[in-house]
Amino acid sequence: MGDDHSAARPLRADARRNRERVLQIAQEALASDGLTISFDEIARRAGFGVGTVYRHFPTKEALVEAVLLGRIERFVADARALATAEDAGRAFFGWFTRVVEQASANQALCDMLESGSGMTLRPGSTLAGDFAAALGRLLVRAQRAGAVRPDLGAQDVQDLLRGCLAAERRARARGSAVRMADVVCDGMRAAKAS
Amino acid sequence: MGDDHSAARPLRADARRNRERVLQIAQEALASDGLTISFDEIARRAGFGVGTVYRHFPTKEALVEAVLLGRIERFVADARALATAEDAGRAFFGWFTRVVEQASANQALCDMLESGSGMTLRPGSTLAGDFAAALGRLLVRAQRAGAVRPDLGAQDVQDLLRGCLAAERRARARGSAVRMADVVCDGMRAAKAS
DNA sequence: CTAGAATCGGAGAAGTCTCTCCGCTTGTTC
DNA sequence: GAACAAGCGGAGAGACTTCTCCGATTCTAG
Repeated sequence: MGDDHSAARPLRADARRNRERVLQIAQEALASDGLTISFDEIARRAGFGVGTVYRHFPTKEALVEAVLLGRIERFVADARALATAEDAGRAFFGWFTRVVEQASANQALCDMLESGSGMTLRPGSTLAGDFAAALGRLLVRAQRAGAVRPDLGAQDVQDLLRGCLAAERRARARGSAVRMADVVCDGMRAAKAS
Repeated sequence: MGDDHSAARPLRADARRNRERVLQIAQEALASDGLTISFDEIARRAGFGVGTVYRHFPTKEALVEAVLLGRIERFVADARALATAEDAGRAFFGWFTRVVEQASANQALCDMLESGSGMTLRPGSTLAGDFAAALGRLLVRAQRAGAVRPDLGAQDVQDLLRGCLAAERRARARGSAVRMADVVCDGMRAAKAS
């Protein structure tokens, strides 16, 4: 997807090494500084000229995608694995909490899931859809099991997720996202007089 | 505060009119487009040159402050009025919901309370502190009354508030902030096995 | 009606940012 | 180890920002 070199022309050895290094540094830079970090700054930290980095990743978006796609894929896989768990409520809440927990350690991931910084997964990407679908399945099962308020939609849950992550972006106290997830999970539980 | 013309030199009539108009247009522009709208764009919409707008408001921040301060003040006043309400829980949840409701109609207010766009109330401003203090008082009373989980701090509640507003920024479905507030309030309520 | 001061307008300075271009360097191949 | 394609570097183009400057305009006082 982000890779436009077919198997035909294998990268030159040094180029391959450099690409790896850029990816590595970009991952660290994005995790700590979020999506607003500039392309030039990433190149500088990696010790390359901007031109070099652009050679490997045609746009900033492509670089970000290369770095973050894997992480999001893992969330989707996690959700799929839980799709047949016995305790649907436990599966749903556990997944939700885990996503918040892991995403909150990565600024750029927060930014992207939270979508506040103007940069998003390309709508064309199936991944955004996969994520929503996986979440939806988990949610519906949990609702059928009576563990989650029935008036919540998948979109609502995504918004709630975003909300938890938004707290972390402010970077105030590390871990505030996780505490928020606890409150939010409680709120999503079924029953209790309003 | 944002007003540097003392009573000594009253504004010329046309200037006063223009200032009013800028404020009016800026209010509309900020409400619909959020904090990221450019200063030039606001001037353009108001039908003035940028220089003119800068004459009235020395920085973009000053303009934003002039527009939004009043709104936030109202929240603080609302909270103060509720400080002695009989039902502390009802007061707290009502206030929380009302803030989300009203703020969610104004993009710039969401941005500012949510603090995601890099622009904040100047730390020097007493208003940020007033807001936090008023919220804190409401919270503590509600907790004493046993209506709110005791493990929540004022900062947590602010984060939760921010989270609700963050959903609205995405502008997906109008009103998602309010629905989130409902879930979140439920989560903040005391008791219920975890 | 006519100074004279207050106000206006908008080009442009200075700072971001993303991304392009092309001469120079380096790896690979025979 | 020479030839040549592949890769590198970074100046700078172009598109934004926020904010400044000062000549042209408009209001108001006498």
